[in-house]
Amino acid sequence: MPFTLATWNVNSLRQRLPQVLDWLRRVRPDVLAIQETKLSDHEFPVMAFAEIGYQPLINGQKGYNGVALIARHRMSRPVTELPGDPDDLQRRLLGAACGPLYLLNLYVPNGSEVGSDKYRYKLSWLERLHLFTAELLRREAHLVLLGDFNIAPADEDVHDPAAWQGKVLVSEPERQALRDLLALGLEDCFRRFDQPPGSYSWWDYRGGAFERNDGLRIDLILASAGLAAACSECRIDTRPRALEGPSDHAPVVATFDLHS
DNA sequence: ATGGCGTGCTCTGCACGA
Repeated sequence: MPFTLATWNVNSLRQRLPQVLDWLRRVRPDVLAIQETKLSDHEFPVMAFAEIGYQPLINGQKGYNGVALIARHRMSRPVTELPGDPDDLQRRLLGAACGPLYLLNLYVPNGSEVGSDKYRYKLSWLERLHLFTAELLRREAHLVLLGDFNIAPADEDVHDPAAWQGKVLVSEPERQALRDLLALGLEDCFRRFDQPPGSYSWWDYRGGAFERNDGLRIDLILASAGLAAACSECRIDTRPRALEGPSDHAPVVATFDLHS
């Protein structure tokens, strides 16, 4: 029975709600992980999703960050922070069991500039994620990490690798942190399949970057080894990025053919 | 080198994003 997962950084759910609802009605994934809702929990449009058959699990924050899992199935065992997170918690993570899977929806810190305080915060956040992922892999049979990783895994995920070399989202310490995470036993579902060159999930709003396909692939779906083998498709849906008033990210969708 | 675009708050400029 196919199980479809998607991730989308919506860059304000307040601004994007009609587009997100339209997309869910068309694509009907089992779960959509969204990032950058920029909404407090009490502002979240629960009813709008319920009306189209989806139940949200939310971890919100006023103005910045904020993540949610929108699912057609019951979710359980929620997790809203990483062990060791500072007290002034940024709402960047939401885990839950959903059907046969345990999902971890991530909005990895951007990092601002290599060498900045925010960059160091990004690397320390990735270290905490690494430790927590190792723990989850020990107890969950089928684990998926999905979301806005704010790291382009390799040069093929970057429209102009020479211009981006050493910059935030591409720098070696960030890529090494991602490789270390994968080495725990996760696979980048998108790269299990032949993909068109120039496949990206984010394009700057400025300078007609989307029209020129000047983008980065920073939105990822990582599956534990046994589960990745059941992944039958993974693609980036660029259509919403072409709409009027889009998010700067496109949704990424993966389908798993699970037995039993 | 800068700003370019979009969003939300401190709200008519600023911080932040990628």
